[in-house]
Amino acid sequence: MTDTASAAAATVSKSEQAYAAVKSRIVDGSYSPGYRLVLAKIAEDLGVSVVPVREAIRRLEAEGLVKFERNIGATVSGIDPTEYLYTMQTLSIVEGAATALSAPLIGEADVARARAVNAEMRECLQHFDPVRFTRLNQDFHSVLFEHCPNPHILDLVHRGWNRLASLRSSTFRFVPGRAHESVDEHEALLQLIESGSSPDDIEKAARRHRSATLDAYLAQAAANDLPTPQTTQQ
Amino acid sequence: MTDTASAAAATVSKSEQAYAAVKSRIVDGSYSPGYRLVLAKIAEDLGVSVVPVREAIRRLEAEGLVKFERNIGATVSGIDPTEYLYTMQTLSIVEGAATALSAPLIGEADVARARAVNAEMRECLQHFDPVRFTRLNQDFHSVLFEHCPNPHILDLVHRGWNRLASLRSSTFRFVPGRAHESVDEHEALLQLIESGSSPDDIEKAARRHRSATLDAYLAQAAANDLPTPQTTQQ
DNA sequence: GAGTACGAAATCGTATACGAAAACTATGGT
DNA sequence: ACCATAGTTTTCGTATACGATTTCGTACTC
Repeated sequence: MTDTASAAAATVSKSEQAYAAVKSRIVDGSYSPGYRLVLAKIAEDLGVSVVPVREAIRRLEAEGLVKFERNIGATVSGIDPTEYLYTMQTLSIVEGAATALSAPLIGEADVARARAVNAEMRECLQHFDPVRFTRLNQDFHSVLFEHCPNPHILDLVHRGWNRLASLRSSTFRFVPGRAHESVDEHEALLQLIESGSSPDDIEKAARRHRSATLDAYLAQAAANDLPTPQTTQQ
Repeated sequence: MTDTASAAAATVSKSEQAYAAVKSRIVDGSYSPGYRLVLAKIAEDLGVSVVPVREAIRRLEAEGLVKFERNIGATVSGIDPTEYLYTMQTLSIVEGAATALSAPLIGEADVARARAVNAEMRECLQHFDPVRFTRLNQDFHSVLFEHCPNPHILDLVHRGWNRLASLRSSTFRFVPGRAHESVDEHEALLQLIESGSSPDDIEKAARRHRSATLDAYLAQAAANDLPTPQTTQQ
């Protein structure tokens, strides 16, 4: 997120470097779910000792990106259907709130930018480009919640997105129809914001936008006989 | 939270012990906001080395209980008005959601227990016992959200409460009228749950319950000329 | 007398080292 | 051929050690 990479490395602790390095590898998919994170190995790769690496990994654990078991080690955490449900449900709530809180601060330029992004997303649907679609999707939503005045909520939203990042484009692949609906809902959201709708309505719409993705996934999972967790009403 | 103290200490890592020890001291007030957490000193007190202590402190930092500055050290984080707003707003959202998700799972016994607690809270108002009042308040709300089927949301709620724990009973003291309103709202919440109201209504009520506390505090703060952060609509 | 510069003490950040636990492998028995 | 067991290897958990950075106190200068 905030990473000026090599520059100003002197003022950045090694623990911080390790954190950024491992995190980006997880989020960008270089380390995929289940990948075994061996402290000594990572330490050597990064040219630091194990202590800062360990610290970095524990931080990532706190964010849910890594699973750390005592005396066993760390692995990049995958998302099983239950976890997916928990994460999406939580994200639906905090993202809805973040969007509602942001709405009054979203200007015309922001809306225009979001529209442009959404138009590109439509193109991706034609050319079937899931990777790009997913990145644009994140861009779109960033516009919606980046002005959120409450940093705690914003942080929770970012964590949720990071958590989902390892599933990159899977929704698009698993639930083809959903992507089309999604861009339509984006447009509807923008209109709600433009028209100065109540925060409450915006929150509901933003929530439903995500819940719908979850529901589509669950339906698909049920059809494919994947284990679905106990249903919880939203 | 889950701490069987001395028993089974062998299976618990020192880092874990340190985490639990420092956390409880912060939450119970032994270490008050601003207290300087010197790694070496804590390590000696606990009879471990600095490495696990450092790890514990960083975990607490991730939860917002501790502020850690590079090359300077760790202090128990206080809550200034802005932070208080952020925390309460976030809590209002996640707690509202947690309560709504729990509601269908709350049984008669739970409601009865909550009523008993609330009755005790009324007594505390008469005898002016803020400490006890605050503890009972937590008990009351625990009944409401402890059945939340989404552990991620539940965890966020717990973090919020911990974060507020250092302000123990301050609301009661600062905004006297609020405590009376609070117990009334508790009763109203229970009735909503008993009557099987929609999750949406329960969520709204739970949210407003907390927002009202925040608003009361902000009004008080404004009257006393405390610095109030930019107002954000909820 | 106040402000600045220098030095000592305290504290942090990280490397290294070693004991402990788990995972793996090979060997022997049924 | 398969399972159990003992030994080996890997990897973690934590103690200790030391260089780096900050803070505090003191002395010196204007």
